[in-house]
Amino acid sequence: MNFRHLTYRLMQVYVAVIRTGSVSQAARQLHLTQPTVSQQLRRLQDAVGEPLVEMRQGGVVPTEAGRELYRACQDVIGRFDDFRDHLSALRGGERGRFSIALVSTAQYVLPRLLGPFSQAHPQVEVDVHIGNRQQMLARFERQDDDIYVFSHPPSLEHALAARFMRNPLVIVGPSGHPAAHATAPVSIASLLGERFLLRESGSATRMLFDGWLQERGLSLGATMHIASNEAIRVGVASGLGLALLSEHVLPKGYPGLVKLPVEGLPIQSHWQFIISRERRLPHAALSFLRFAEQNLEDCVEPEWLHNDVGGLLGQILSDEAGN
Amino acid sequence: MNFRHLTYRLMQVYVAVIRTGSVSQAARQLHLTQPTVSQQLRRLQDAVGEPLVEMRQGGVVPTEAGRELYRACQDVIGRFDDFRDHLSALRGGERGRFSIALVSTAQYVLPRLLGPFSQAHPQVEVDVHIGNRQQMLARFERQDDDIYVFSHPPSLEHALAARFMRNPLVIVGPSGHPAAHATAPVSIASLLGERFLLRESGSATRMLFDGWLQERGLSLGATMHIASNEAIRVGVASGLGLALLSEHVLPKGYPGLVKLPVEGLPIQSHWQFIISRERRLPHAALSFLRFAEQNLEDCVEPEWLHNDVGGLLGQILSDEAGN
DNA sequence: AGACAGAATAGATGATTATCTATGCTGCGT
DNA sequence: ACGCAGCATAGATAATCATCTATTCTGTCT
Repeated sequence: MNFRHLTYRLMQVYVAVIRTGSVSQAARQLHLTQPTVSQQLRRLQDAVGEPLVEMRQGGVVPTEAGRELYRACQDVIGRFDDFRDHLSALRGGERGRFSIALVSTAQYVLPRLLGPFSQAHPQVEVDVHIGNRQQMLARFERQDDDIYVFSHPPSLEHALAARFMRNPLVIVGPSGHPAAHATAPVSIASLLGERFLLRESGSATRMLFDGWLQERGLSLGATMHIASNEAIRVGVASGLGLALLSEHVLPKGYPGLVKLPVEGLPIQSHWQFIISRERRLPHAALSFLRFAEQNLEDCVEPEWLHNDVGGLLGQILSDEAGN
Repeated sequence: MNFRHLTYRLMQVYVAVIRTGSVSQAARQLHLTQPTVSQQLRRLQDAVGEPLVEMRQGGVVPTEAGRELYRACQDVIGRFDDFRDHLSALRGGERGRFSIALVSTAQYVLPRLLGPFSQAHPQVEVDVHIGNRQQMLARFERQDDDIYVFSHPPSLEHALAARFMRNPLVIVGPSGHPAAHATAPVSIASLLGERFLLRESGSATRMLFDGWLQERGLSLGATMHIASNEAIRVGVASGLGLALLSEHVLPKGYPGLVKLPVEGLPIQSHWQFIISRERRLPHAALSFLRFAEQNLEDCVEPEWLHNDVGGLLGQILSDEAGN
């Protein structure tokens, strides 16, 4: 009773034989010759160690064991058909799972895409990982996730990127701040005397700000490090100092906070999807990117719209083709 | 997505890989080398047309498609295990089906064995075919059934036989018949003046009777052919004539019928099981024969007991061994 | 008895599988 | 930087499989 070499094919053949009740007919049906089928049947019989059919009335009828095997084969073939279905669903990106990792600032913007996507693809499970830039970089190194969202991406050596949304950085102050009501934009230099509340030095916002100031030959004066955007907002509102923040993180009309009109601002950065070239994207992840490309217009305000995802998809597909 | 060559073995290997989460460990578990398993895995991957695993943290973790395949493999392997179980039940003769054909006279005696057997093996289906000798011979020629019960067997050229019960043939007459109360057995010659009611000329009883008379240089006088034993009983009771009948078909105390004490009677014939040498017996049929051998004592009255079934079983087994 | 259809057997062959050994590559821990 | 554990690749080989064609056997129909 050695099933080792029992193949799907063999089962197909056997099922055909029992169905048609004839070796020759099965052969015709399967576009094989009669001896071929005879031999397969015999091989199966040997494997099972039991006669499966008897010749009767111009054909072949199963023994009890044969009937039992027939049932088993049907079940197994059915199971594989199921699997095939699942597989094609997976391939189509309708089912399955993928993971996406966000640097924490992005958690305010990504749900706009993920929400509708989940709605449209209820069978896809998404694992979202949120953390600070450090943590995300570590995950990226290890390639723990399928898609990463950064605004200031790490090396793109082995990765592809696509901007999908503008992320303007502005300086905010308490609502009573004098510059808030200036008739013309004020210069940044005029603000550097004040204290700035900043995220930790690894953060992208911080790096961009430093770079931007350096370009102008300036640097920060008094600073204060605060670990979360939330805390910074509160701090600014209560007069602790100024801060450079993504416009997204200050919903319009946030009480006690105001955007200061500063020359040269906003700094234009972008949210982008980053994916590894090495890693083969799950179909579900691809499906998400396709969805993003198509539906971005409906999910974000027009002033923040910036859709490069199409290019990314093109690159992925050509990568796949020539792998 | 070509599953043709997907074997049971391949699934076993795959399952081991996913279970252990490691190619090498799976290899050890299966007593294979690591490259072997690697290659099988790759083959499977090619067949499915989709990556199934990714390397991670010193091992291998399934992709979504891999997980799906894993489930499928488990189900399939489980289904085969079931089949194996069924098969061994079949082999043990606990389950399954066989058919047995009786010449109609035997229908009075066989239930004594079949009843208890079915009791003991409720999972075995038995098809019982009953008919006259002609019909049974035709079935025997075509080998329609697994076991035949004859009292006067046809050629044993390609068959094996075992007596399992005595079948004494006696002459019966109406209860008022003079010979019934004779002090000593009467001679058959003295009865031949009377009319005899007989079964059709092909019947075994008839053949035996003719032979028996011939041995003694005698032959029948007036006869009357009647198609059923039942009708013969009625006829004899109502004084139409005498008859040679199996003792079994006249239950003790059958009203109006009496066994006549005749010299040289009863003719000793036997019920026997006949099976073909060509045909492989279903396990269930074997199981029935074994049952018969063991339980005959409990199923028939001691005076009719005659158990040669053991010898038959021996022959079958040695036939099987050297086929 | 002969024709015919269906099944088995035999023999051939190219493809594929199932294994191995030896070797190369890679990431992780010290 | 080294070594180890784990995976992949390459090359070899015997077994097996999947097919075919040609032929034989067997039972059924005419």
